[in-house]
Amino acid sequence: MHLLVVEDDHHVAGALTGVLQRRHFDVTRAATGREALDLMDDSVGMVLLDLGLPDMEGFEVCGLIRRRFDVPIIMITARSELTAKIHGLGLGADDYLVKPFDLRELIARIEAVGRRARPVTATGTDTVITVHGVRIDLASRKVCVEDTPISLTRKEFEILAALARHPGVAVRRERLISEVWQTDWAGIGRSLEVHVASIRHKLGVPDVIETVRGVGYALAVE
Amino acid sequence: MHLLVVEDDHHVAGALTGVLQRRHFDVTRAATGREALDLMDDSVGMVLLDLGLPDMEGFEVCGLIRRRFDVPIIMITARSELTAKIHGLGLGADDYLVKPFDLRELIARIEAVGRRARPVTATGTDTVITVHGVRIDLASRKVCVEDTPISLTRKEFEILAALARHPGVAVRRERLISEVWQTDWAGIGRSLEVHVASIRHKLGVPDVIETVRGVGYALAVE
DNA sequence: CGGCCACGTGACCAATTCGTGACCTCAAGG
DNA sequence: CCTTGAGGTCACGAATTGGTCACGTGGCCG
Repeated sequence: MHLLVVEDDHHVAGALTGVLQRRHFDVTRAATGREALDLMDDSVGMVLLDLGLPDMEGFEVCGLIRRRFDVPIIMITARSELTAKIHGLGLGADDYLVKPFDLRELIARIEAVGRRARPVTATGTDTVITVHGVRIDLASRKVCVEDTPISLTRKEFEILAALARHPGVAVRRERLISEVWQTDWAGIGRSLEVHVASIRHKLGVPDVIETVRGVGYALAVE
Repeated sequence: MHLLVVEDDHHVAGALTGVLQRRHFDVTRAATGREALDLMDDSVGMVLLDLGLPDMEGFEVCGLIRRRFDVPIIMITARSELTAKIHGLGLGADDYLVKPFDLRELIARIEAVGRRARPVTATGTDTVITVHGVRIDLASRKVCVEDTPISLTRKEFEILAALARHPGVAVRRERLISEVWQTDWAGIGRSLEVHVASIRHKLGVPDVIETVRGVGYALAVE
């Protein structure tokens, strides 16, 4: 499991990193919200997010990460303000801790959150997804069908990648739109369908992307 | 909002009652698990449950209440054992507090739980429920009967999912309607029954959805 | 400049999916 | 038994929703 620890206090960050590494977690540290966003990628399996960040409001970071990645987030805060906590949960944090906290509790929560998150841990560290003879490499942005490379446009790849991050899971329209177009405005005409059609056509293999009526699309699993 | 406070310590119970009543909550007190179950009825909108009860184990009470009523439960415990907390959430508690707690925090959580009562998995962390050979995957929105996939429409799936989140619990009509149709307007003609009929027919297996006369529907448990 | 490519848009179509109201069934209570 | 009301069933028209097409725009490059 790859953890991203976002914490500006070096002492705290160091302590956390130590404890977590001893627990065999793979830890990456970020000191600012900006840095956190830069370091985020599909390999990160969970985020520990300190709300007291210097450059960006913690909630903002949470929102930005959530908008782009489907990753569990545990908020850590020195503030005991209740409104903050609630806001946190409302924004999509999966759990939160108030400093000072018991490290054992942290571990327990990480494991609890991890357990109740998607069982896609198999693909959590893996950036290559293969389905129905279609190989999707999220890192190098390459797609192959039966070892013959397929060239996809940017939007096409983004859509496919968004689906590939959760194989078999129906990704709702709005979510796809927000991930690919970086906007919450859903009024994107028939653009999504057109691109999906294009992907299907290029891949040749039908049913790799299956449409879930009334919801969105899903990457087929065998 | 009608609250049921289950707490054996009279001092604590008194304090809670006072604070909550000042907040315009309607409060009923119960000192034992037995009493709590006797006092439960449909008017209760939320339960505050102390785990350190004299006659019954708190978790047991939680389970019994959950089996019969679809109501949010906030657990209160003097034990700081983490396993207990996790167990609590897994059992269907919507939140929990550790004594001693800040009363303002209690209020905040009550309001938070009430507000979010609808959307997500209240029954725990599993996204796959299996009953009578019917497998319901909430994440991928797939339903199978004996491993043969069944295609449900959106409304059908939403209804089944709403039931599946509380297996064995009778979910009342209004609640189903509010969850599936996102409205509190109950005047939905015979639409609900029609969809339920459709689900039953598609699943083939009878009695997976059992109707609870005068209340609503429930997912059968074996 | 002119062609190519990626993308957005809106019209149009076919297929589902929903909602509705009439009518039927059945269990509980008098 | 009979009444009653909640729940079940059915069929059909209306509303959604996704797929496809054709076209327009703007960037990029020879």
